[in-house]
Amino acid sequence: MNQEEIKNESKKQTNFIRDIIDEDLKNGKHTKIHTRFPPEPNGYLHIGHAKSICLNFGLAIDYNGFCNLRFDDTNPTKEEQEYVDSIKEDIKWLGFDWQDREYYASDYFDQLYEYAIKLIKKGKAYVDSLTADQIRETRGTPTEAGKESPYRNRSVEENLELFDKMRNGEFKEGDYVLRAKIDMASPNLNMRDPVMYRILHKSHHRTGNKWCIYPMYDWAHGQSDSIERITHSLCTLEFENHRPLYDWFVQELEIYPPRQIEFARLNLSYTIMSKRKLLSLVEGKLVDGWDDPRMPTISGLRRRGYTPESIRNFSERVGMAKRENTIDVSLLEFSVREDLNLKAKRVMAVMNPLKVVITNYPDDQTEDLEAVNNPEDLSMGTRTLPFSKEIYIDRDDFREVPPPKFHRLSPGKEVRLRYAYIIRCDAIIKDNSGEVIELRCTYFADTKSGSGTSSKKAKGTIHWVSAKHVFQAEVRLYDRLFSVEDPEGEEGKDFTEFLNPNSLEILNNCKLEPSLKSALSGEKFQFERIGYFCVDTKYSKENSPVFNRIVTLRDSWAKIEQAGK
RNA sequence: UGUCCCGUGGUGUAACUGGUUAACACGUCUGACUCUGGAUCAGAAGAGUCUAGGUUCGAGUCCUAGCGGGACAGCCA
Repeated sequence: MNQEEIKNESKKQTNFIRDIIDEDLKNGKHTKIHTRFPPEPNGYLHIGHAKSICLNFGLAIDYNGFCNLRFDDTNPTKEEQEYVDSIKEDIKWLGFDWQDREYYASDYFDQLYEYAIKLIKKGKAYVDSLTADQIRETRGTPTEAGKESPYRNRSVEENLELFDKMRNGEFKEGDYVLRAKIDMASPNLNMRDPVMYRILHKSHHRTGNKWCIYPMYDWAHGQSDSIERITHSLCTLEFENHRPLYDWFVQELEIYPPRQIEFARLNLSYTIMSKRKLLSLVEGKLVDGWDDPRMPTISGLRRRGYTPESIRNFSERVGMAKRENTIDVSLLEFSVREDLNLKAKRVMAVMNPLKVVITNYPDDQTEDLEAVNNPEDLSMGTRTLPFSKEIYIDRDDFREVPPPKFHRLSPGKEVRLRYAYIIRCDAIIKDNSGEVIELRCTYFADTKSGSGTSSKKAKGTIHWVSAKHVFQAEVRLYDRLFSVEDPEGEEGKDFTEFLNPNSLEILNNCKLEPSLKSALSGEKFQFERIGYFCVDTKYSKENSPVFNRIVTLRDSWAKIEQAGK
């Protein structure tokens, strides 16, 4: 997928950010736009980041501008190379290309240091000797002004000297910080002399031991955007209150002013989006790593079987605005189904097998039946399906006592076997405990699919697999990770209390059609009448694929049955 | 009782920038079709735009006040 294809793929919906860009282009403020995606490499990207990635890269593509990838790596205590690698992989997989514009906030540490000196010389920054606790205590509260630090009015010379010593490693962590000198009485807490640099005797994943003072995000971010000549700095709502600070820095430094525009982050029902909480699921082994197919991470969705196209379409559909929102997961699910419906090869697979013996079918006969690979796209061709006297059907497709409107198999009733014949259930065989273990049926030879030799109709069609040609495999049925819509919403309760105990069901006795033997890692299928599945990239072995359920098919019978209860 | 932001069907986003009976998508519900109870097609229900005033010939769009929700008191980002 190249960037041009992405540009053409969807009817981009208008939104307030596009309105601003259109205006800036129209009135000549800019002739080209430049955005950036600025992740912190302290965790894996999730679907919420996907929204931001699609926004920033999508805008650049649409307006023939540029989008940088910039890692905000200002805190060496949390950041790791593993995360930068995963982030790059995920963005690429989503279909976006930052070309040679891979930047790091740490690339600007020298420049930032010079900027800091400039502010000190202007009397707009000072070295403070207060402890972290003292700084907190003197910051004030939202309703009362803070107090000025007793060290606030050190001379420029003294500040320069102390700052130099900070940089040279002459002090312990916490002894000194560099603060902007703004206004301790500002109604905006961010303007109450924010910390610009702190001492951290930590090695950085890129700069090694070169620095022992590290810039705070608020001090680094705006200037990084400025250095990169970002025209539109798009970020989430929580940075709205920080904008006056970023503008202040840029103005005092007299450097290029990017325009920051805030938008509402994505929230998804039945999902958590907090990186910290996702990390705790991983570290607590509550899930199978960052790429567990139930995780809302991009790597999890990828392993689950989601396609980049479906995620891009989803990101477009959720819209862009400033109000808080919670998108229904069903929209995400709709997006994959929509994509896979057109692309996924249909196959037959039995999840919970029930043996059926067709009593009037010749013992040793095997027929090769032709099956369409995708009725939505005939160019995907056909394949051969072996049929014989003994087959498996899904237990769900048989009821000894059929409820009303049940169109499947039950004693004395008939159903069509997909691509094969209509059969009638004559007898049931049970084991000692009374469980049905086998069905005896007769088939109607003149009802073969496509033959047109019979006018016999069956109300339902079910899938099946020939017993002696079966290919046995493990199938993992994934469901939503949480059983409540808003796992973080409940006051005083930990989100892990709402983990869905049935979010993973492993089926070891699934009977699949033989063509699946050659399924490739990551390949996606529609198991007819059941759902979309993909070959797990982690647990599959040569000739022994493990299938993940991506999403079920829409199931109107389930609704009827549900309504009847 | 500070500053900033937000308030349109169940959910999300629109509304030519002040101009018909507020549109689209998901979801829901009908019906048609069907060898996937899938897909598809046709249709329906569901908001009078948080409230109250005001400006205007005309307000979801502008103004004022109120109400409701959110963000901010890390040497995190």
